[in-house]
Amino acid sequence: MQDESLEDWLERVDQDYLAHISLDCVVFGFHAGQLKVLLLKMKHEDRLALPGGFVMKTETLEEAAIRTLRERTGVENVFLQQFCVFSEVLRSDPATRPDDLRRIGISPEKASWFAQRFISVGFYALVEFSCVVPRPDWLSDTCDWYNLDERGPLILDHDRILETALHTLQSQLNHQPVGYNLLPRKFTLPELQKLYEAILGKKLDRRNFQRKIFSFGILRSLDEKRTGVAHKAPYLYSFDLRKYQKALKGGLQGGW
Amino acid sequence: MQDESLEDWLERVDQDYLAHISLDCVVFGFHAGQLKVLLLKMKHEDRLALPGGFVMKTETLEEAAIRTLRERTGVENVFLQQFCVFSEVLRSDPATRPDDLRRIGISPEKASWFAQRFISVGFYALVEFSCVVPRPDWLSDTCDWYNLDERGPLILDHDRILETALHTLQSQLNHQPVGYNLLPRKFTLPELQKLYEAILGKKLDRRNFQRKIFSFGILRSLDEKRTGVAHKAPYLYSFDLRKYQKALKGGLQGGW
DNA sequence: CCAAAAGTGTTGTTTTTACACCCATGA
DNA sequence: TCATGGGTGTAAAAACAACACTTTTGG
Repeated sequence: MQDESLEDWLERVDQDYLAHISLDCVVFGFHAGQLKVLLLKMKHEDRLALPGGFVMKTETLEEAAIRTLRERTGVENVFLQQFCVFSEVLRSDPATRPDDLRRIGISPEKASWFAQRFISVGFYALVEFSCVVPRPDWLSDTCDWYNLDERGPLILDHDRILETALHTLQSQLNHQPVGYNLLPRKFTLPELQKLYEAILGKKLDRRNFQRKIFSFGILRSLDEKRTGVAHKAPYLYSFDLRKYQKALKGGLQGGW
Repeated sequence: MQDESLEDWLERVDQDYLAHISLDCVVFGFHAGQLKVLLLKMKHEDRLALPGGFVMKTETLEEAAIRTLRERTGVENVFLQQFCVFSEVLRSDPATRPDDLRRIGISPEKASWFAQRFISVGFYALVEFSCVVPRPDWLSDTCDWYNLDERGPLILDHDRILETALHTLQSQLNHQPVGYNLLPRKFTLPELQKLYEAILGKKLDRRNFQRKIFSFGILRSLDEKRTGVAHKAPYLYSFDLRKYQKALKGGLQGGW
């Protein structure tokens, strides 16, 4: 570029520089003490995939990610955060994808569109498990929740994207409204603690956890107990969203 | 997309979905107690710009960013970190850019290439100030260091990109080898402290700072003093890179 | 009645903060 | 010699880590 004129450079820019953009979403949920992730199984493909899509000219990446999740998984109203761009030159799997598409009746030249180079922006999404009715789109066989540690292998570099999302989630636990978005409106402290333990991958001391959470002043105590469960009935809480967001501005203090 | 066949979708994907990728680099340096940023002044444009470029088909974004910095600013061997993707639909300034290009002799149709929609990946770079000999490329008039708080207005959304980079740098101070990449090999503790203060935008207590930095065990004491300065000669240190990197894995502990 | 989970406080240890004096150097 | 910045320690306060018994409930 140094010794070349701008005109010359513009001649070849479209051919040398073009890359397409895609996005992939790691949708986290929490149920029964387990951190879950929403994965698609594509027709004629054994491995699972993250829900992903493309950006239209008229929308931002964030808007595209929201639209993608609505269209491909039936999920609405998600908390979304971009976390990394994946731009390895050989991300795609030209050996498999066009074949699969041809099998479901796409012409070879159309199928080859998918084998182009895509640079993908990774998003993680936090959704309340019980609000989701997974609904696969026409490209996918199934759309289901998987335990993080019981998923099968994923296509392309989706394993890496998922791992990166999890690390990001761990590191942002004190800076994003993680509890608010993953738990139902009313929840118990042991549930909140199990969520933290699931994300961090380690056990926490019950009393220290409660003291610390209370010290943030982000919980509203509800004078209700969870009924119908075995053993002693735990109290219910909900987040005080105003205070939660104010507390997050400076980051919740201290380590886990 | 829900009610459309894959074939139909592929028909219109290139026209509705295409977006180009660019990248912009916020190059930080540190000199005379000030955090600096490297900015370009373009021909026929009063405002300043971040050095930016495009990705070739054969390289990752990180490789493209390294190449861009070498070509446009003469900077080699930088520490780079992607931090955010900027995908506002109206990032570009179609009113100004094509005009400017026409003024420097580019034909209108070529000039319009720059007015397309670009989604830009932001990188921040950390370089040792004294290693940089800014060298503007053929698109730029000047390439110089500016104090963070004394820069003029920037083109496009580059002000926002710069702000975001600074916030990211602040939040990653305990997780990236910031001191190692911004300071010369040998440095004094007061210099390191001024770097932290410049990044965080606040004063730190001298004794507490030293105790904490020492507690990380990442410094190697050099049995040398800085000579030729007024006042008492401070000791020189350098980073023990092995220990620094090991300490960064878990994040340096504690707040500033 | 018993097994299993939930509620609750205290203590010792570590970390953080705040703060003041002497020393070396170049001007 | 003096003005300026660099080196150094201590004490009080806050945060953290470790730990055990009692209560409630469904089975």
